Amino acid sequence: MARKTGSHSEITGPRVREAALTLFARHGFAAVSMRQIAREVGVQAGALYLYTKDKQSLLFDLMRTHMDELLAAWADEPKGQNALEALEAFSRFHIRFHLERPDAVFIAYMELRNLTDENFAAIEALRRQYEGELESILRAGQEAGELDISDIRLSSMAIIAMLTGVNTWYREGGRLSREAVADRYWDMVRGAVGA
Amino acid sequence: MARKTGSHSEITGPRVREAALTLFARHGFAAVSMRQIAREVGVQAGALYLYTKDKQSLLFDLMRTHMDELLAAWADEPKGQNALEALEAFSRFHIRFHLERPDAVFIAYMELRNLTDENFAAIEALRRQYEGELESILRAGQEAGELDISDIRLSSMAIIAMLTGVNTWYREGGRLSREAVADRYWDMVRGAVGA
DNA sequence: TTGGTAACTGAACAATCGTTCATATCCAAG
DNA sequence: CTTGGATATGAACGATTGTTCAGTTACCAA
Repeated sequence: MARKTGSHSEITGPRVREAALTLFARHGFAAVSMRQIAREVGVQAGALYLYTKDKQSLLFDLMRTHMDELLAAWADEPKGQNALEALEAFSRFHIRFHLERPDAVFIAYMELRNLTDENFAAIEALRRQYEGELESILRAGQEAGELDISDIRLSSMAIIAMLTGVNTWYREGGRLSREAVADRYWDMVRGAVGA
Repeated sequence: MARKTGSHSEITGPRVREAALTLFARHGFAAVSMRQIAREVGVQAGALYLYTKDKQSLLFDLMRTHMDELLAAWADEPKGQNALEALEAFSRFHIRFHLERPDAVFIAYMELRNLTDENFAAIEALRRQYEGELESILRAGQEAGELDISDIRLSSMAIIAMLTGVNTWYREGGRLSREAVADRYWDMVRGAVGA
């Protein structure tokens, strides 16, 4: 047996990435076999290689796509009139974007060590670029006297860690809505930068 | 051939755990084989089973030991005279303790999904206990009017995520000493709780 | 109706996995 | 000097791993 009905290439490709995303997030890259992914898609393991060069490329594609989308989405986001408004925009954007794709976020943070050196460098560069966006806001706010920050790099890392941490405990349908969570985190971020 | 010289049990046991700790942190639990651990220790794979029931128990032991040490160390820590001082003590303690054992921290956060359900529940309970320590401080501070917090659980998670984040970027011999880092993070924590 | 090709199967490859076990060696105690 | 337990080897187990590939099918265009 082979192809059952119709042209499947444009359907199977995305389904492979979806299955890999879910399974990698749930069990970890190293613990998931190509056969498990294939079973999830409803296909034999060999067919996966029509859509990815190898397992490593599958992981890298997921991570690079995630980072590209992150940077593109932030670029499209309205930044407000000053540094404080930009920081609020960043905080709310970060929480919203990350809560919308918990699996991709999980993978992007947990599977860095399973990338080859070359692929790791590429993802790391994108991450630094995103961190740079926040650093720019903090620097502008400091120069304008809007914020009180003793170390920009350090504050940037602290804020990102705090905001990303939402993903570890937030559950849909829980006690607080996403907006309520974002409100409270923005309060804390503002306090942390002395504004 | 078997044992070369002397009694090794009290030496090999810890060495197995050390090797597992390092390798699990570097490559991930699922990506490390028992043979790799054995090679690091300088022993054949079969000998590992004199010191651990199986691979899963090895992981669980590392994580439970880490959590036990964390809780014991915090219990021994001076807490100050009021909630604000206790929060400062907690912040500085958390950074110090975590920076001293980056491998164990990494494993405790990354390998939860590789635990059996039973083992996961045990580790999770210890983690909740630690989070409860911080929540108690925040609640006391709120009741005493020392702190301005809108949601204790949420603030607790935010603070812990922020503090633990230090481990992702701090490098020994870098721009800032541990004390300088702790000073700045304490400033941010204090701002985040409105004090 | 035919031919070509995209999509897929199913078997096969060598390598590696966690774990067990019979065997060997060493040390301390009787 | 003998014995027994602790410590380790090294081979073996079946299962599974990522990946390749020759063959098979289903569809579309001519």
